[in-house]
Amino acid sequence: MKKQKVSDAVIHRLPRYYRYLDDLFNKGVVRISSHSLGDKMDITASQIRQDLSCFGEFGQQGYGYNVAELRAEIGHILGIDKNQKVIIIGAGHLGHALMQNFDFAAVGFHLDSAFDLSPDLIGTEINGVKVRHPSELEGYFAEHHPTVAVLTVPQHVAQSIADHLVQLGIRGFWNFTNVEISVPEPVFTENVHFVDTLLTLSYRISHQGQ
Amino acid sequence: MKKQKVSDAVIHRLPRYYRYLDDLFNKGVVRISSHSLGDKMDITASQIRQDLSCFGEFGQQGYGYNVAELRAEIGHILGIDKNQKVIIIGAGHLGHALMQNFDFAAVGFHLDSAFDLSPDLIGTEINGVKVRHPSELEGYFAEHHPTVAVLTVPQHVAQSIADHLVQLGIRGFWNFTNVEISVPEPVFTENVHFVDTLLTLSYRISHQGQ
DNA sequence: TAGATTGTTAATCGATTAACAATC
DNA sequence: TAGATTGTTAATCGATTAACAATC
Repeated sequence: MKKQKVSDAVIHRLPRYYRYLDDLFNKGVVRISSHSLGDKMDITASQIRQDLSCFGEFGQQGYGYNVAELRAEIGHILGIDKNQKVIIIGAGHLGHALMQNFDFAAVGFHLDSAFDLSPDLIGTEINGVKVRHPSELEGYFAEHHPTVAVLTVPQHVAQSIADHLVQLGIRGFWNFTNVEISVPEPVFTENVHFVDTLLTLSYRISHQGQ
Repeated sequence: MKKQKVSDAVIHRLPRYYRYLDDLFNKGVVRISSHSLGDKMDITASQIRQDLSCFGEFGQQGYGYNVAELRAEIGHILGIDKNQKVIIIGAGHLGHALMQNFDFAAVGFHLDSAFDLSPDLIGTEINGVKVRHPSELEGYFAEHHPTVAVLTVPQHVAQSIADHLVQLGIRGFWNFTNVEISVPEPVFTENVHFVDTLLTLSYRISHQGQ
């Protein structure tokens, strides 16, 4: 096992490995070689072995990888078994949709509270998740210590809310607003920029065959 | 202007350039140099100039770039002025949220119809967008020729619906399901894999300081 | 004119792929 | 045992950065 900084390229491939291994696992597949996994994922076997070697030795010569084992290992690397606590900031349409559809538990996150200013929502439960007024944030942090905040607020308030959450001790933002928020050093941000992906698609369609 | 294949890395940066230039434009900034734009975006001036050189010469020595002009050029490269037609397949929570919140017009897309199986939704309008039964798809394509389909359906039906839309002549998928759909050659897919970004965040938090 | 900044070529750096000895 | 497949080292390829002549 090589011990050096894991590149962003590798990190961004990990969830995809997990997704494919989880699928194989659910289908009851027991073992897989780097070549056949590569064929499925449309990447080289070399890349898979090189990527995995950043984290350890999970295979066996002449056999390949045990699907259940490798799935668990990558899940562990991704922190799926850490049972992090997550809160949703902004229970509008998008926040609402995530509460209704997104399976936080499947990726090891526990969601039990959302925060919103709307009097109509405060005190209600959406799919088992209680909606609270932001003034309760401080008390909530003191008691539950959430590590990740889902930012589904209007973009003009994104930065100031982020600042507040950083102060309360949040460690990561899952940012759905269309602006990039700036956070101090030990805090991470992962952006879901809808516009960017749609524009990439627009580019590809517009330049078809070029 | 170099004439060669534009790399994926460059393509994926274009929407971000557009976002920053649009912001500067709205703030009334008239000109910007590659260095100051690079400072804002946290990338090198070299990279900006190298990236832009794939598409033409948009700057002026000693001056920099005219913000309005460069914004328009990149918008054009991205196909923002093509006024593509988009349809939403699946008007559940997420499809609903997109109809209510997402400004398709701002990126040059025209949305006027969604398709869903639910009898409660068919015939209604959501934020000015009419919901139709999938049986109307064929007629709708014949009349309007939409180029992009937003896939916000349950994942187990994603592939079969995609196949159907490909057959009708769709050219791109904005895929929000958690599965990768396979499409024939001239059709493009851009995935918004929520799970992947959340897992990346989970990884970073779990490996903090390593 | 002098200073600033471009577009492009060359140098560097990093990521992907190929090759292969080790071994199940 | 023979065949298969790993983990890792070396080779290649591509992307980023640096440098600089051209010129506004």
